[in-house]
Amino acid sequence: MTDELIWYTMPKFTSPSNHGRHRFLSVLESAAHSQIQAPVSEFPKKFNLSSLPECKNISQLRKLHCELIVNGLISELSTANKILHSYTLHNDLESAYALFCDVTVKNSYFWSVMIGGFARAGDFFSCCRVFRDYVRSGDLTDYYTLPVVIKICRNSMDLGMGRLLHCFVYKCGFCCYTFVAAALVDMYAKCKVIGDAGKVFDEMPERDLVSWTVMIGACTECGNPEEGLELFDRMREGGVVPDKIVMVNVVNACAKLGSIHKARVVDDYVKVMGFLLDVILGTALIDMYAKCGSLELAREKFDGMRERNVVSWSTMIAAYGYHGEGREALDLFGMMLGNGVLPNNITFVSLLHACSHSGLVDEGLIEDMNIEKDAGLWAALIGACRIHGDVELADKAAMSLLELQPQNAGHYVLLSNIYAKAGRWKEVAKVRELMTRQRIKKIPGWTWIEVDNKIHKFGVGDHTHVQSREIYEQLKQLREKLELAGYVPDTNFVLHDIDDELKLDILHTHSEKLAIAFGLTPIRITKNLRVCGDCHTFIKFVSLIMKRLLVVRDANRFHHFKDGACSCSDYW
DNA sequence: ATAGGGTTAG
Repeated sequence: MTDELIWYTMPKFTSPSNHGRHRFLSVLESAAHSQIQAPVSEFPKKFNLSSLPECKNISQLRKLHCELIVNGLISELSTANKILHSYTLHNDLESAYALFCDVTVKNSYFWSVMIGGFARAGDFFSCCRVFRDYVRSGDLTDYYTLPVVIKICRNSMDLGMGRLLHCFVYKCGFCCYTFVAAALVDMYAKCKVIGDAGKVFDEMPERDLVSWTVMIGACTECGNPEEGLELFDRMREGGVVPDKIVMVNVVNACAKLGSIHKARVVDDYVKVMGFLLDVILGTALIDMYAKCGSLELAREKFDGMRERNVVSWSTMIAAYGYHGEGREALDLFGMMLGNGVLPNNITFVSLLHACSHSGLVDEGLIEDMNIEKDAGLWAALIGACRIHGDVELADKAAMSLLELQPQNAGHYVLLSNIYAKAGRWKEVAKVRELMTRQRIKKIPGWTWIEVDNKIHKFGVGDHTHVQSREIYEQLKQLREKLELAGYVPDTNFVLHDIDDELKLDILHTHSEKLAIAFGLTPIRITKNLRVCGDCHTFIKFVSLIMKRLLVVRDANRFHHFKDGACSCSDYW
């Protein structure tokens, strides 16, 4: 294990340079000569060590540090511990590390503080290196540092290092600790390895609020928000009381799921439980309502928020954008600037999207924008090009985008769609070739439909639904009608390199079409008594106005409603 | 004394 860590972390270490260390020591020395007036004999009683972490400035700390050195007390651990901790809290890692190196006999707290300091500063490699030294030193007896190092693997999405740590943790028997296991679950989830996240979670001997929270987040993160919501119910059944952080995760699950019914339930729950609606929870709720299709409720939440930040504004602007309300998005953007809130990259991407989705191209903006042109921005621009059929600009933007993110299948699909729309079949073929050559995997497509508060999920060519036969029959009839009305299937949207017959098969059973066919299958209800005369009339009108088939089973018989008439011919 | 979970786009 130690050797593996060395191999892994060795080439990329970042640590205070020798030069920096020298400079640091000379600063200390000059401080020692000029600033310390206290007689040596009075040291260390004069220092109020307990107040050290609140030390206002670094120079004060350095002075203390210096006195330790001058008085030969650097190995006095309880003092060194406190100074080290203060250094890390003040984000002075260079001084911290210099002190750390000077202390030859370290205890586990000392190691933890140093590792935690590098972690908080986001210095992945230094953190790993010190951890490696910790493992080698044989001082590692408790598990306090493990969640920290696992967490930085999560933050840098370093699955390889994460697995290595999991292996280490497993061998040392630290897996059963809630803190360690929760960090592992979260790491696997952020790296999109839901199987392993679930495995670690299932094997936990005890689960607290945080473990549940990360697992719920993991489900959403990995595309299974429904399971996340089920976990939330299980958590409460187990007597764990939710807090607002777990609620943010639940709200996110609803947003991903797109179920307005579930959205309302969760919103009510948040109200009933009296959770304080802070910026993050409030913003999550805006996002949830917008993604569940209700701009009105999203705006209501937005208006009701006590405090808003860039993210809240961007969320609402984006919502207007993807609901096609470009004008509203622009107005809100103006209001945001008026409120003195500075936009970020994401705000601009959302705004660009909003404009391109509502034909407000003149107002959307890119060369003049004084912001970093990242992948999100290029992707938004290409999206705009698709809508306006600007192949030349799309070409240019695609070059930049594919350079930044060559593995993102969505970009290729988008580009191919633009070429297809412009009738440039050669370019379509080229994109397809590029995808094959670079082994780009398309993300599997799914469509969800909510009927009577229940969510049904479809994949391409899906036969798993209980009403599958009926759905395919419905789809066939529907297609026939559409083709009579002028619909012509366009196989250019199938990017697989296969013959046209197969392309048609795939195209015809895309998950969107299956979900819609399911949504159009007859409405079936069952009544325990005879259907009432007024309801009978009511349903006849529904079948006429809504052009739907309705099947009613009452105590006596079946009624099939179609085009305003019932199969019972009003005899029942 | 030191440890794990939260918001926006693509």
